[in-house]
Amino acid sequence: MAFKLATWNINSVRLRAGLVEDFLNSHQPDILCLQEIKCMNDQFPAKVFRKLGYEHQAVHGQKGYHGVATVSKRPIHEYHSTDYCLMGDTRHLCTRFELGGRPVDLHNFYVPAGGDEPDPAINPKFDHKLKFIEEMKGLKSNRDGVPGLLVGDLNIAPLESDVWSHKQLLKIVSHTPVETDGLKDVMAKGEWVDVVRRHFPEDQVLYSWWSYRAKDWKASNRGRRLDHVWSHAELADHLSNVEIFEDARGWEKASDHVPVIATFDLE
DNA sequence: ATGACGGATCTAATCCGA
Repeated sequence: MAFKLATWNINSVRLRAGLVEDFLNSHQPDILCLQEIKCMNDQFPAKVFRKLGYEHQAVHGQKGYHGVATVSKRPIHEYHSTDYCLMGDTRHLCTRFELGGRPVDLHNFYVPAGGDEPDPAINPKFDHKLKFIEEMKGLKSNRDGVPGLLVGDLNIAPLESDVWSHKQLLKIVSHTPVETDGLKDVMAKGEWVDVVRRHFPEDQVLYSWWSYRAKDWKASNRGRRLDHVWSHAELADHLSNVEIFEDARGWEKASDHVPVIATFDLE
C-alpha cells in the first residue's frame, strides 16, 4: 500500500484554494498538511477539498495569521492541538491515522518565523522562535508505541545545502547556528529521521521557499529549504519517493513555498 | 540585488512574513 503525504505553506488558503485543488488533482496525495491558512475555522474552504475526496479534515485556524489544517482521504481517528509557548496562536495540529493496520500520529507545524534580528535579548520574535524549538525537543517520534510523522514549515534551513549561500546566511534568521543546532537537537532528541535527506544526497542543494522580493525567483534562485518531512525510523525504512514540487512556485499567484511530498510503501 | 513583494485587516496604512 503506497501512502503519499504532502506539506505546503499555502500563504492564505482562501486566496489559493484553486491552486490547492490543482495540486490535489495532479499529485493525489493521501494527506495534505497546510500552513499559514490565515483564516478562521469557519472560513476554511472545506467543500472545495471535500468534493475531491478529501472528506476528512482537521482545521486549527485564527483570524489573519498563522493557522494549520490537515485534509485527508483517509479517516482521521482523533486530533488535537498543542499550544506551544502558551501564546494562544495556531501553529500545531496532531492528527491520528491508521497506516498498515497501526495507529500513526501526524504532527503539522508552523514554527514562528523569528523576525529580523537574530538576538533574543532585543527581538521578542526570535526569543519566541528559540523557545518554540526548545519545547519541540520534548516531542518523540514514538509515543507509547505510536510512531510519528512530523511535517510543516519549520522556518529553519538546517544544512549548508539547504540555502543559496551558507556563508551569507549565517547571521540571517532561519540559518543562524543557534537555530540550525536547535533543530538538529529536536531531531536527535526525538529520534526523528529527515526523510527528504534520506532520499536526496546530503550535499544536493534543495529549496522549498523562494522570496517574493526577487524580480525573477527562478533566475536569482536564492532559496531555502524551510519545509520538512520527518518520520520515525521504522516508517523511514519504508520511504519510496520524495518530491519537491518546484513548478508550483511558477504558478500564477503562487505561494512563496512549494509542496514537499513523501511516499511510503507500507506492505 | 535580503528587500526589490505580497497577504490580511475595522479599505488605508500598518503589521507581518523569512
